[in-house]
Amino acid sequence: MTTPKSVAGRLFTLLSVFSEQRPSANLSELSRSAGLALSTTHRLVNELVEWGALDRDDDGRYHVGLRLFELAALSPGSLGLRERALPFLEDLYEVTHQNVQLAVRDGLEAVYVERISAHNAVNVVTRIGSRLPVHASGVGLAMLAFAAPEVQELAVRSPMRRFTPKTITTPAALREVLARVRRDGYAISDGQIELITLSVAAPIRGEDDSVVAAVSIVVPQDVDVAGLVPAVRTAARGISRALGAPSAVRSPERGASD
Amino acid sequence: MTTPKSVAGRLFTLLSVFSEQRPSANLSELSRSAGLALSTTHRLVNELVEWGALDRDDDGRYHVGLRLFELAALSPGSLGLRERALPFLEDLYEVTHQNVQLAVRDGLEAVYVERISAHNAVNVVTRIGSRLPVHASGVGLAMLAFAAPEVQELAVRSPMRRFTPKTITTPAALREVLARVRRDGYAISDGQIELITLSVAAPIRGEDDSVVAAVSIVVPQDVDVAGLVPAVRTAARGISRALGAPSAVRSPERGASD
DNA sequence: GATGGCCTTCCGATGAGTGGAAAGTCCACT
DNA sequence: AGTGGACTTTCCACTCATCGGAAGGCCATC
Repeated sequence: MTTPKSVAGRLFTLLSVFSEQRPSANLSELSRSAGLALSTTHRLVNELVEWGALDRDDDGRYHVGLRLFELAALSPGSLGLRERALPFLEDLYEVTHQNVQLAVRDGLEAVYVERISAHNAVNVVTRIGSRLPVHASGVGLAMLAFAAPEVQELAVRSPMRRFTPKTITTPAALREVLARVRRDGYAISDGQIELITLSVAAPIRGEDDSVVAAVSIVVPQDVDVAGLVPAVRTAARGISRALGAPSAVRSPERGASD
Repeated sequence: MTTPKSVAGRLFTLLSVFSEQRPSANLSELSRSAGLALSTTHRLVNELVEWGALDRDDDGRYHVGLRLFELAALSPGSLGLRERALPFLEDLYEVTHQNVQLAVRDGLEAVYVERISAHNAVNVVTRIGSRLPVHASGVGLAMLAFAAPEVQELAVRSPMRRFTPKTITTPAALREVLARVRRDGYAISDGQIELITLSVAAPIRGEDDSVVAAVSIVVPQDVDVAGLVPAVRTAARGISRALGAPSAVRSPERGASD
C-alpha cells in the first residue's frame, strides 16, 4: 500500500480500514493499516471523530459514526430508493419466503442497499452495503443488460473474476446472458457466487424509464424458479411504478397497442 | 460561516452542504455554500468524487455517492441494527397500521435509522437519517431515561428547543417525564414536535442490557394509545431479544423470582 | 521493577495546498 | 451573430497547514 500524500487521500484511507471483517479498530491498528505515522493518524482520526464520521467507544476503539449514515441517506441510490421499494420487497418476501435483495449499480458492481432475509432460508453472502461484480450476480446482470452500450462493452471487456466453476468469465458467455436477460426481462444467476444458491432478478426502472436498480430473491440451487419469476417481476414493476417509471404505468391493454 | 483552515474540515464542510433540502449541488453552489474558492472547491470535490463520497451526474451536479453508504452500513447504530429489527418493526406495523420508527441516540439527539410509513397514516416529519432532540421525541425520551446519569444531567441542563407549546422545555418537566418513562417502561410524546401527532416509544436493549435504541409509532393526536403501548413494548422486547439482551430472554416466571 | 503496547503531546521543517487569474464552455438574450 | 453571465477547468508562485520523530504518560503483564 502506498500512502497518499494528500490529506484527503489519507482520510479516505483511514475510513477504508473499516470493513465488515473489521467494524472497529484502535489507533495503532489504524496507523498500521493505513501506513501512517501514529501521530498523523491520531490527528486525522480526531478530526474524523469531531465531525462524526468516526466514533470512539469507551474501550478506546473507533467505529464508523452516525454522521456518515445521515449523509448516506441522501444518496440517490440508497435509502431513498430503499424506502420506496420496501413495501414491494416485503410483499415479495411474504409471497416467496426467500431472501429478498435490492441493489443498485455502481460502475461494474452491484451494491446491495436492502436485504430481507428469512430465518430458514439459504444463507446469503451479501449484506447491506456490500458489492458484487455485475457479471456474477443476478441483480448485476439485470441492471447491466439494460445499461448504456458502452457500460456493457466495458463489462464484456473487463476481466471477470471467477467465484465458482459456474461463474461467467468469457465475453461470449456474458453477451449471450445479457441478450437473454433483455429478451426475457429477468436474470437468473445460478451458482455464480456460491454453488448452492441461485438468484432470480428483475430490473427496476426510474422516472425516465432507465434501469436504476434491481430486485432479486436468492434461493437454494435445487428450487424450481419458474414459479418465482412472475413474483420477482411483479415486485420490480411495482417498485418501478413507485419510482414514477412511465413504462410501469401502462396497463396491458395500452401496452398491446404500441 | 468561518472557513476551516484544515483540509479535513474543508472536506467535511463540503459534505455538509448536502441535505434533504439540497440533495445535489453544482460546483459553484458548493463553493459559495462552503465559503471556499472555486478552484479549491474544484480540487477537493474531485478528490471526494474519486473516492466515491460524491458522484457527479450527467448534468454536472454532484450528489452523495454510494461509498458513504457502504461505510455507513458498518456503523453499529445504523443498518445492522435496522436489519435485525426489521421483522419486529414489520410486525408492529401490521398490528397497528401506523407509522413505525427506529432510532438510536447520538449525544442529545435521536437519529432515525428506519421508518415504515403507512399511506393513510398521519404525516411524519422524520425521515431516515434525520435527527430530533431527545427531550422532544418519544424515542429520545425512551433512550434518555435509561442513559447514563451524566447524559441525563447534561440533557436536563442543556437548552431545550421548543417546537410547539407542548414541548418540554424545563428541567423539572424533563426530570418528571424521565422518571415516568423509567417507571412505566415506555414513553409518550404528545404534540412535542407537531401538535397533531403523538408517539409511543419503548427502549431497546443490547447484549449488555444497556439501552441502545428505541422503537416508536406515531399516530394522530386524537388516538387512544392505551391499546398501542403493549404492541410497542412487545416489538421493543423482540428486538432486544434479537440483539441478545439478557433481560429480554427471561420469561415472566423467572422475572417474578428476582 | 522492567518491558511492551497503546496513546497523547510537542514543534521545527517543508511540501501539500491555496486562490487569483486566465482560459474555456455553454446558454439565454438582444 | 454578438454579448454577457454563469459555470467549469487549469496553472503556478507563495505560504502555512501538515508532518512525524521524539518524549512522556498510562496500564497490563511478567
